[in-house]
Amino acid sequence: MNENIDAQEKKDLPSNFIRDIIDEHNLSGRFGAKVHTRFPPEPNGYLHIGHAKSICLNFGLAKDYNGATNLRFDDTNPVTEDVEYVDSIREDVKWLGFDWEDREFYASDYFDRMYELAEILIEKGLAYIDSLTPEEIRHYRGWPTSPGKESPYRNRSVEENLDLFRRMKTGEFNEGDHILRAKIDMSSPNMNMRDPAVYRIKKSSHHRTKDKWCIYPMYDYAHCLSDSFEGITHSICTLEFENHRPLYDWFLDKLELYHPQQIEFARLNLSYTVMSKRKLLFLVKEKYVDGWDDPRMPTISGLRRRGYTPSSIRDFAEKVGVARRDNVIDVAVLEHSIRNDLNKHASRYMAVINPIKLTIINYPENDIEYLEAVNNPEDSAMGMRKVPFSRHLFIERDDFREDPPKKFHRLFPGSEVRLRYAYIIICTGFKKNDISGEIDEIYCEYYPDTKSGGLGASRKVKGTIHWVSASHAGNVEARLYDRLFNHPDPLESDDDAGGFLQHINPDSLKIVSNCKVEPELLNAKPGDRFQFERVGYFCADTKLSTSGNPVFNRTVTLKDTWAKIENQTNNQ
RNA sequence: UGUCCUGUGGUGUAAUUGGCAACACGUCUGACUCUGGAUCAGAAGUCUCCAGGUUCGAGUCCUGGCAGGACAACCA
Repeated sequence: MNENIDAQEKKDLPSNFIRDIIDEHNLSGRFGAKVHTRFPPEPNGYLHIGHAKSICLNFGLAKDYNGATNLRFDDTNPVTEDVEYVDSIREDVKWLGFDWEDREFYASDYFDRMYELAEILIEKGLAYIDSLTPEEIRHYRGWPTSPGKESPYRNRSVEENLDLFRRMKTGEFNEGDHILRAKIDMSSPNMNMRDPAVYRIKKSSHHRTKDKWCIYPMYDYAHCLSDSFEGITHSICTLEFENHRPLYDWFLDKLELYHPQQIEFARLNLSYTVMSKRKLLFLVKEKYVDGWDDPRMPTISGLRRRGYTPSSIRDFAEKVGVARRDNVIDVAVLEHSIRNDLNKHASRYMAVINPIKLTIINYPENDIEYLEAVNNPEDSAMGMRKVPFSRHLFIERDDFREDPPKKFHRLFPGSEVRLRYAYIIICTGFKKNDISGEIDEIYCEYYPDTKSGGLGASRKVKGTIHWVSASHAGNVEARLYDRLFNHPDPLESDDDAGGFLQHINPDSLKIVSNCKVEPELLNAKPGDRFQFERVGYFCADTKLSTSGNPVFNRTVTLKDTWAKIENQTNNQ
C-alpha cells in the first residue's frame, strides 16, 4: 500500500481528541492496535438525535480503524425497561445505516458471571452487605463538600456477607432490606467512591431473564464488566460519567480483569429542543405530541417520520464534531444537512398548499397541454415528466397581492410572472367576495409565444410561480411541522412543575386539507420524499397515508429569502 | 472553603504538538437563475476567559486568578 495515500486519507478524517487518544494507544500498542467500541443504550426509551451522535461516533471510529462495534443493551433495571424499546433501538440503529452483525449483546447475558465476580469481591473483603435503609444510606454518604461516615454493617465477616448475599439472591428478603456495597472510601472527595451500591433487590420480572433474578447489578458494576467481557478497547460515554471512571477502573483492577479505556465526550444539545429521555417521555405520556415518532420529536423515529434521511443525520453528526465542552448546536445545522441531501436527491413537484383559483381568460376552455418539467435540476438522470396545463389553475394564495409590498416579484394587478414550465401571464383583474373581503379568483391573460422552450420564452420576468391545473389536481392533506419549542433554550425557565412547557410552539403543527397537487403525487408511497417547488421538502407520512391518499409531512421549508425581506421591512 | 472537567468569531469544531488562528453553520453584499431554491464570487466577525512568567516566538508550556459544567438514586 502506498504510504502517501494512507497519509492523505488520514488527513481527510475529522480530527478530534478521541482519535488522538486512539492514535496514542496504537503507537504504544496498549490494545494491540485494535479498536473495538460499543453502543450501550438502556432500553427504557426511544433513541434521539443525541444518541445518533454517539452511534455515529462509535461505529464511525471502529470503521475508520478497521475495528468493530457491538450493540449492547444495558438492561440492568427491569422496572423501566421493555422489549418495545429494544425493538425500536434495533430498528433505529439499522436505519441509520450501521451493522453490528452478530454482536448483539445484553448486560443481562452476563448476570451469572457478574454474580460470581460479586462473590469474589466479597471474599476479597472488598464488598459487604449493608442493611441500612435507603434514607440512612443517603444520610451516611455525606455531601460533596463533607465526608460521609461508615455504615455500622461495614465490617461484617466475609462469611456473613456471603450468606446474606446468597439469601438476597434466593429471594429471602424484601426490596430495600439489604444491599451489596463496594468497600472503598466513605471520605473520598468523589461521591461515587463512597461505598457505591453494587447489587440491589428488585422483585420485578426482567424482559429477558424473566423471574430468574431478584437482585440486579448497578450500572457502574455492570458496565465495566460488560465492556471487559466483550473485549471493548475504547468505552466511549458522555461527560456525566467522568466522575465514575475511577469506579470503572476500581472494579476492573480489583477483579483483575481485562481493562478497557473509558473516554467521555460532551453530549449533543440542540437549540429549540429538549433532549432528556424523561422530558421526551413526559411529552409523549401527556399527549403534547403524537407519540415517540411524532415528526416534531428529536427522536430518530420522529426524524425518520418527518422525512430526514439517514445520510443527512450522519452528515450532521460529523459536522457537530466531538469534544469535551458543553455545547448547543444551532438547529439550523441539522436543517442544513437535510436540505443539502434532499436538494440533490428529491424529485421536484408542484403543490399548492393554500390554493386560490386563477383563470387564464384568453386560454381556450377545453384545451389541455402536457408540459415538460424537470424532475431534478441537480441531477439530469432523474429525467423529465409531463404536467397538465389548462385554463383553470390553482396558485398559492400568498403569491398574489392586491396591494403588493415593495420588491414583491409575484402576481398583482398589472404584473407579469412566469408560470413554472408554462407561460408568462399578466394579471388583468380579480374577484373579491363582498362579504368576507376575501379574494375569490384571479384573472390573467397568457402570452402564447412565451411557452417554456418556445420562441418568446427567453423574455425575462421578475418572478416565477408554481401552479396546478384545477381539473387535474389531486386533493391532499399536508402537515406543516415547525419546531416544537419557540425558545432557543426551552429549559431556561424549567422547574419541577414542567416550566419548559410554556415554550411549546402553538404553531408546531398546522394541518392543511385541500392542498392541490400534481396528479402524479397521488401515487406517492409512504416514506417517499419530494421537493414541492418553492415551498419545501415533504414526505408521505408512513402512518396516515392510505393508497391513493397520501398525507404529506413538511420536513423542512426551502430557504425563503423573500420571507426574510418581508419580515425585516415589517419590523422596521 | 470538596473533587473532577471545560473556557478559541453569534454557534460548533480545528490548528502538523511552540511558528502568520482555519473550516462549517449562521449573518450581510453582489452575480446568476423559468424554484426569491441551488450555484458562484465576496464581506463582516476571534487582542484564543483574565493577569503574570518562560521563549526570538505562546491558543499551545509554567504560576495565580475568574467563569461555566458534572457529582449528594437501591437510575443509566
